[in-house]
Amino acid sequence: MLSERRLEVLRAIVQDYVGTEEPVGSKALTERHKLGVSPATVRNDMAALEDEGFIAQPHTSAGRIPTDKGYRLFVDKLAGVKPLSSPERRAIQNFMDGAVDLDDVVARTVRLLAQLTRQVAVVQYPSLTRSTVRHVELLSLAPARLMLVLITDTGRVEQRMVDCPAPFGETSLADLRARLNSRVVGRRFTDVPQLVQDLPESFDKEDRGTVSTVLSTLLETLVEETEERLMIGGTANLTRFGHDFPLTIRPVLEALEEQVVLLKLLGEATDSGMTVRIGHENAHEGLSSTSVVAVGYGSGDEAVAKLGVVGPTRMDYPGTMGAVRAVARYVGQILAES
Amino acid sequence: MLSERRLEVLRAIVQDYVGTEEPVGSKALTERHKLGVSPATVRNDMAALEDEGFIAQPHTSAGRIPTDKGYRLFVDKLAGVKPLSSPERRAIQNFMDGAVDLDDVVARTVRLLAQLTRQVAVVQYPSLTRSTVRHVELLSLAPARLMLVLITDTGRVEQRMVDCPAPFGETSLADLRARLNSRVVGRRFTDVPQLVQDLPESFDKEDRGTVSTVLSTLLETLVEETEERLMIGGTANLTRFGHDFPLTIRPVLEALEEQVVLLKLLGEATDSGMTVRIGHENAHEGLSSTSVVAVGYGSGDEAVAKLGVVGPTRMDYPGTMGAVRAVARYVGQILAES
DNA sequence: TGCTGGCACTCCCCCGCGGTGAGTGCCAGG
DNA sequence: CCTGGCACTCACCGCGGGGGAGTGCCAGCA
Repeated sequence: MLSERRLEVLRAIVQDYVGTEEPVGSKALTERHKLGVSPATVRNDMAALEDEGFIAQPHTSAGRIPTDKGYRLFVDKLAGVKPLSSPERRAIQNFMDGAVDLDDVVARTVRLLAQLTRQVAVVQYPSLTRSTVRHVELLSLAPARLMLVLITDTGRVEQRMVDCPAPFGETSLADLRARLNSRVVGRRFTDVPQLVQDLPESFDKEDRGTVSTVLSTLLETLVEETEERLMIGGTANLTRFGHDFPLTIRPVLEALEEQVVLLKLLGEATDSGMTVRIGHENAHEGLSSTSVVAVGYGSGDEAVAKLGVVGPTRMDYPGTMGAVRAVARYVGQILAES
Repeated sequence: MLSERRLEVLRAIVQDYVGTEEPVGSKALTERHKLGVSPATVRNDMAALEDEGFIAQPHTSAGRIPTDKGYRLFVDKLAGVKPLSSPERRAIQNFMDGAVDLDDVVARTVRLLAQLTRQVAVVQYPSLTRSTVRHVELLSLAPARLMLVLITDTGRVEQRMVDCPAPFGETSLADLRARLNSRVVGRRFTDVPQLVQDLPESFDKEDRGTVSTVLSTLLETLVEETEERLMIGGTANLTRFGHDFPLTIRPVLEALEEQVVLLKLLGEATDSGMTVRIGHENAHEGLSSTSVVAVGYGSGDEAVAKLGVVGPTRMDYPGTMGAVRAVARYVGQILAES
């Protein structure tokens, strides 16, 4: 068990190291923080903390730096979430107002997050899985070619081409459009399959093939697009990483280009609370010296997607968490309005 | 005027430097290339080339490296466009086939280009300005709220919310939809404004306000979206830049996040031929040590958008140009098919 | 006139050197 | 259990000397 003071020492080490980016020694600690004890005492505490694996020294007879485990303890027990200053809050509001498009909202969110945290920002587009259908549109492009357009309540639009097995008349098209919409508008995506299951039966024989094709395309769209799109930004902030550049930055850039990896990263935050993954806690190898702070956001009480930032394990956790949380709230608000 | 052999020397210098990334000296040159003259002669030639500003030495008594002007001459006069090997061609085909979506096509193109050139790839979405309207759809979301969906012949979809000044009935809506489409489908965006100019007049008084609002939203969409979207990839390749990292890579990453900058970069290639901007020829300061190879692509004979790569001035120009050109052709082909 | 070999010179790069200082572990005393 | 003192470790820095690649120039030769 760690005494109160030792936790205090750990907190001081984390704070100093995050600020200076240099291993912190016992003497410097007692000077910068009022711990009320001598360097020698701090040294003993440090030895204990090192035994427990919370801190480490890069080289013998150098200062200490926090380990992943140390950061974890810091985040869990020692650090709060630092609320944003009111100028910052105002900046968010100014920046997000004036967004028109869904694309625009996401783009602005990314820029904002990157700017506030000075790290790499990742924003997932509002999910289709949990959203509902606002409208399904069918357009005839050629006698046997349709376009299917799906509009979600989050403002997202997906389109697909449909090649019909047989020509499909305008009246049949209007019919299908109407029946389809009356069944699925306002419903959740997950409910759609059973809602349209019996639809082909109510059509003329020659049209059934086309109706089935359209439906299966629709269902495909729902499933496929569960692989969400996302947007990233602020990669230039990676240059603040450390001095041993190429080795650190390369795998991170690579990971950032793998949508799958990023989605997994955000996805691990299953609950609606904030998730912090530190260093090796990230499954992906290239991100073993980075931390991910993610949180869900949504238009209602329910999260429809995630957003977060990726930065060095040595980051200002309270500040970052505050910014991430604040931005998520604002985006949710904006989505609810539209 | 430069003699034939001096040009040959320049070519050799460029090729060696691109390969080794190290200043190249007279002796090494004569060993690696069969110039048929002695190092001393090459030295004289080098001195001449340096006087003319084609090459420079980083430090006194070091080898020479090409200047921007040297690369320019190399690209203009000395280098051809290296065609891809047939395995590479096959790889392109394999990679691009199976793209369904327009998004998918663009995404695959980016990955492909980045992989082939081992540089940063930039692909602009097919332009709206030169495309034609495939369909305009109007959906009623609420009594006084519409959604406008614009579908282009390149498969792009844009949607906008429209708040109506007055409720708008379903019959009026169908009417407007029909008339709008009969006028604009198949027409170029630039022609749309005059084609719909007199449309409000033919509607009942109470509907005119709404019709006007819808039309102005449509026109806005056409104009606004002339600011094209684009996609980038392969940023991890930036790590191969040089050893003096942070200074070089940071401004590049920053520039890459500025859509405006990138669009300008690609946009400078006004003609349909390939454009190569070398080093300081790029207006943007942060890109003064990078070169941009860009080319237009399109579904028909006309270019509808641009794509290209951004890499160090020290790049394999013939190979890069070959890859860029080949990819552009394939993408054009694929767009034409859909 | 233009090419060549030779020669002296210039610097960058690498490596090994010792001094400095921050930091540590340990110990004895309060 | 905390503290001051002490010896030790080791990364960092600046210095200096070889080694080597490359250059410029010059005199000789076709």
